[in-house]
Amino acid sequence: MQPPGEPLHQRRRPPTPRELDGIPWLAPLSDSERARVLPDISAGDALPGDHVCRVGRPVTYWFGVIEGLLKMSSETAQGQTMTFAGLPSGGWFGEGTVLKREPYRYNIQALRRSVVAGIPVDSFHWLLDHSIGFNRFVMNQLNERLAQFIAAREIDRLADPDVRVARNLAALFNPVLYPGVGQVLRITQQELAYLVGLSRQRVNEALAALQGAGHIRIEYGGLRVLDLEALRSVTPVAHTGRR
DNA sequence: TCATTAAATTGTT
DNA sequence: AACAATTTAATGA
Repeated sequence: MQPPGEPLHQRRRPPTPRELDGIPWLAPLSDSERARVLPDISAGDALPGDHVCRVGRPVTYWFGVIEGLLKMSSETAQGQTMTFAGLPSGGWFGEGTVLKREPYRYNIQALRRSVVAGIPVDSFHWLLDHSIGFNRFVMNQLNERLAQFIAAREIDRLADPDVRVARNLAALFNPVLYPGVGQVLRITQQELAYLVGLSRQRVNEALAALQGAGHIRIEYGGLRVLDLEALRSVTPVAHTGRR
């Protein structure tokens, strides 16, 4: 359950230069294109539990994470929340909905205090119409996300918790979708547990196993990836001490 | 800058 | 779910 009735932090402000550096699609733009959209970019703070988008709301912005961690989720008819993906620093999302100018199809809410940036739908479309670099970025993004969601289907069918944690982590460290993450991901074991859909205890066990295998290093309040490729290819092991 | 205290996070049962 | 141990952040001399 989320803390109820959190007011939406809709107060938006111009982004700081430091925050602009964290926006990956500004680099491939030409100088004139960048100058055109720069004034349209806004930023805002989201507190834990705050909604960045809600299902059914009209599309206003194309959003991205500057700093922090968001989760993408949806609710079943029975009111059960199911989480699809975590969105760490550098992640931009909702292209599909913005492209079609449809209402949001997912809820996006902050797992912890985060800085969220956005550009208005019209600016997004202007970039699509005028910038080849931007089109490349979006196409690349869509392609990576498709791969990610197909991989997510596999993950959900894997029962083994260690494997699920490993694959989910690998997805969060995706350098194409989340260039802001780098080698160290700031995420608590509790947050990861929400994301993967396991208890914190089980996630703690799984992380210990992954660290033992030399794939990650557990740090206070975060994780360091030592071998991303190995994380992706972790396979179920019967850790019942049988051989 | 250091010492103290509170808060957050982790490790274990 | 509860608890102890550890790490970080905040505070004030």
